[in-house]
Amino acid sequence: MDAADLADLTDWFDRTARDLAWRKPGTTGWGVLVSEIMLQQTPVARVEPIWLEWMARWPLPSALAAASQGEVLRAWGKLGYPRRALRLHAAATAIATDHGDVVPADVDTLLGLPGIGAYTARAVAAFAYGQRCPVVDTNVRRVVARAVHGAGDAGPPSTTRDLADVAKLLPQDPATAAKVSAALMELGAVVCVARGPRCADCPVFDGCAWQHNGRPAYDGPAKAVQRFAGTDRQVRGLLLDVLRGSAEPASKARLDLVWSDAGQRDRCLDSLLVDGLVEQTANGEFALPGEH
DNA sequence: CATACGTGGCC
DNA sequence: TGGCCAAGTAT
Repeated sequence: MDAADLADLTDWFDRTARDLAWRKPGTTGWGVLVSEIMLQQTPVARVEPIWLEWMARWPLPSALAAASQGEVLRAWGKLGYPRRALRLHAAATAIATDHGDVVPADVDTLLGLPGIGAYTARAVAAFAYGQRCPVVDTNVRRVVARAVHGAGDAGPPSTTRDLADVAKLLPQDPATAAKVSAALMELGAVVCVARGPRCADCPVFDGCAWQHNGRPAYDGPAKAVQRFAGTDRQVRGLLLDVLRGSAEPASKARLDLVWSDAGQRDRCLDSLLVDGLVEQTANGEFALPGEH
């Protein structure tokens, strides 16, 4: 991939980029941050309606900060990984209190906020503030593995190495670099996908090292597959779903209905309490936090 | 560095 | 059906 390939890539992005809600002109840093947190491990189609609700309801960090944790968890709905919602609420509180209600533009400052890691900090810096910084998510890692390294897929992640790989690709001009970052992600999301890549539609087909190598299969270590059925994650999800769906606190007996294994059930309820996703009321019932 | 952490769609 | 995958982070 050379400079000409990247020019083809950004031309393609200008022509075909999906019309996602958070890409509309005028989206604030707050809007970008909320979208990035919601998109962590979560498909675009599920995020878009929730993001629109949140922007209408909480257009500023201070507005979200003023809501209770329970309200926020209810509005998060079934996006998954609800600790993200709690961390976003905490981040909003810090932004409102310490940063004048404006999402910081500095990567290191962003990294200090809860729920914001190596990917999200740079995504906000690039997409909200037009900075030149490498944005590395699973899509970009796959695109680089193929187009640059000629492999079938990315190996195990290494933040340092992955950031350096992408930094080498970015042009000097910040606005152009930010567009390249967005285009690399878009390419991985819609063309250079994990299964069944649509190489015939690829704007960097000619410069792709994977093509030049004869499209070898991925030969790295097997990726760890996250099991779900029967895990604590499933049980925690079932418990939380009861509380999200109830305006009133739920009794222990009510929660006991969601899972037959009492040991696992109690362990999960306890872990939810520890995580601050559930609170116990004065009379021993259970509820979302901050509502009773 | 490996693992826990939700949820749902697709083949 | 069940594995695989989806804009990761914290520990």
